[in-house]
Amino acid sequence: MSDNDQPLALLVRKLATHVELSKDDRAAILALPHTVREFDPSKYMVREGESPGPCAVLISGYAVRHKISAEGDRQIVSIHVPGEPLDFQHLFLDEADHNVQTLTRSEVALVPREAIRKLAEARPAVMHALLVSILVEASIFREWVLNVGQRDARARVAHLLCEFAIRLDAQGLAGSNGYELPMTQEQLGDATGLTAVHVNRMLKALETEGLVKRKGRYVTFPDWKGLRDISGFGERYLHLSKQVA
Amino acid sequence: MSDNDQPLALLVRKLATHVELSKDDRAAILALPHTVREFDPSKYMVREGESPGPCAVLISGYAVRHKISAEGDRQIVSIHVPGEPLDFQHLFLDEADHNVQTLTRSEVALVPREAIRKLAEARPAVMHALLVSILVEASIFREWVLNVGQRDARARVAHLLCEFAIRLDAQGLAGSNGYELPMTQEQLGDATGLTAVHVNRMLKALETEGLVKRKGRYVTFPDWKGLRDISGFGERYLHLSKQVA
DNA sequence: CGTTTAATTGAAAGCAGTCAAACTATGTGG
DNA sequence: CCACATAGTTTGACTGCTTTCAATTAAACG
Repeated sequence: MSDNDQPLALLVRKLATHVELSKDDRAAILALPHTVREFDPSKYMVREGESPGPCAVLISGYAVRHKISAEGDRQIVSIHVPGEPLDFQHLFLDEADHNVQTLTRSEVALVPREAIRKLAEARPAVMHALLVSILVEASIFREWVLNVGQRDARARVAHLLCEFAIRLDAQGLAGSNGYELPMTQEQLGDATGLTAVHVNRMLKALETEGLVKRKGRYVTFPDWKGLRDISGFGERYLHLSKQVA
Repeated sequence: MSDNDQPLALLVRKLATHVELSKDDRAAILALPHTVREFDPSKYMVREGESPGPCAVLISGYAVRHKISAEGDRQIVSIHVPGEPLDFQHLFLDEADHNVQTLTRSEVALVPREAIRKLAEARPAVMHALLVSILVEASIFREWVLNVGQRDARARVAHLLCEFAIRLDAQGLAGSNGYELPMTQEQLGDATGLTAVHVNRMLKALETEGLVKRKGRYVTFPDWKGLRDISGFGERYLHLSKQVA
C-alpha cells in the first residue's frame, strides 16, 4: 500500500506541490515523530464537538470530511487522498466542527501537534507550505459551494470526477487512464447533494454520452475534455502551481 | 459610519474574538500602515485570476465573495461584515480563485502585505489570530456546503439570516432586535442556490409563520429560537469562544 | 414625477426526490 | 461448493419542490 520506510513521503509531496521545499525541509518533515495506525472502512477519526488529539495524515486509503444536518442528512464536504492532512486545523482550533471518516481501509500517521508546531516555527518554508495547504483546502470548499449551489446534477457528478482525477494525479496516484472511485453511489450523493438514485442516473447518462466509462467502480475518461466542459471544471481553484508570493 | 481615528479597531475586535490579544498586540494592529479607500456598491475589489495587491480589511459596509460558473450563474460563497479581512489568503496565494465585491457603499483599509507579514512574524499571538480567522472562515465554507447541499429552501434562507445575525452581533453591529439585510433577494438567491422568486416566497413563509418580521430590508426575529430550530442553525462552526489550543 | 430597480404574486413546467422492486456483487457459514 | 445474507446498483413509476415565465405592484432614485 504505502512506502513503509517513509510513511510521510506523500505528505512531503503534497506540501511541495504548493511551495518550494529544500532538501532539509523535506528531511525534517519525513523525520517528524509519528505512529502509523490502521483504520477499518467507515471508522471515525474525528467527531464534531470533540477536542483534538494528535494530527492525522492520511498515508493510504481514502477519507472524507462531513457534517450532519439537524434533519440527519449527511453532507460530505471534502474527499481526501493519501498525503493529505486530515485535521491540521486542530493545531489552532480546539473543537471539531465536522467529522472525519474513512471511506476505505486506511493507514494514518498520527503526529504530535507540538512536533508540527515546532517544525513550522523552525522552518519558514514548512510554515508557508502548511498555510498554503490550508488556504487551498478553503478554496476547494468554495468551489464545492458553487458545485452544489449552482450546477445541475449531471455537472455536479462530472465535476467531482474531474476534481478527484486531478487531485489523485497531483499525488502521483492516478492510473494511466482513470482510477478506482472509493465511494458508493450513496456517498457520491452525500458529496453532491443528490440522492443515490439520481447519482446512478447521472453516471449512466455520462456513460451513454461517452464521457465516462465504468467497470465496477473503476472509471476512465474516453472524452476528458468533454467531461471538463460539461462540468465547468477549471483547475485554478486547486492552485497546483507553486506559490511564490 | 466608522471610527475615523481607528479604522482598524473592528479588525482588532474580529481577531480578538478568537484569540486572546495583549494590549501591545492590539496597538500593533491598530498601528498597521494603511490607506482607507471608499468603494461604491457592486464594485469589484478582487477578481478571479488576478494577482493580489495590498490586503483589504472591510471597515464599513458589506461585501461578498463569489464565483461564477461556466454557465454564468453566480454563487456567493460568503458575506462579510466590517472588521473582516477580505483577502488575507493572498498573503500566501498568488492568484485569486474567486471575486470579492461590495454589496453596499463601503470603506476598506488597504494594508501592505509586507506589513502584515512582519507583524505576524513579530507577534505570535497575532499570527495565531490570523490563522484562526482563516480556519474559521474555512469552517463557515463547510457549513455553507451543508446549507446549499442538504437543507430545503426555507431552512437555507433561515440559516443565512441566523448566521448573519450572530456574526453582526459578534462585531457589535447588530441592532437591539434585528438588522438591515444588505442584500437584494436576487443576491440572497445567489448565496443560497435559489432563485430570487423562491427566496421571496420563503421569506414570506417565514414571516407568515411568525419567525421573521420585515420592514423593507430590516428584519427582526419575533421567535429566534423557532428560527434557529427550523434552520438547524448551531453556532459551533463559528468558533466564537476563544481558542486556547 | 418619471424611470429604473426590486419585490411580489400566479400559473405552468421540469429536475430531482421518493417509493418500490429487481438485479448484481460480495462475503459468510454450513 | 452451495445456500444464504448483506450491501450496492439499476430501473420504473410517480410525486413534489423549485424553477421558469410573465405580469403586477412597490420602492428607490435622479
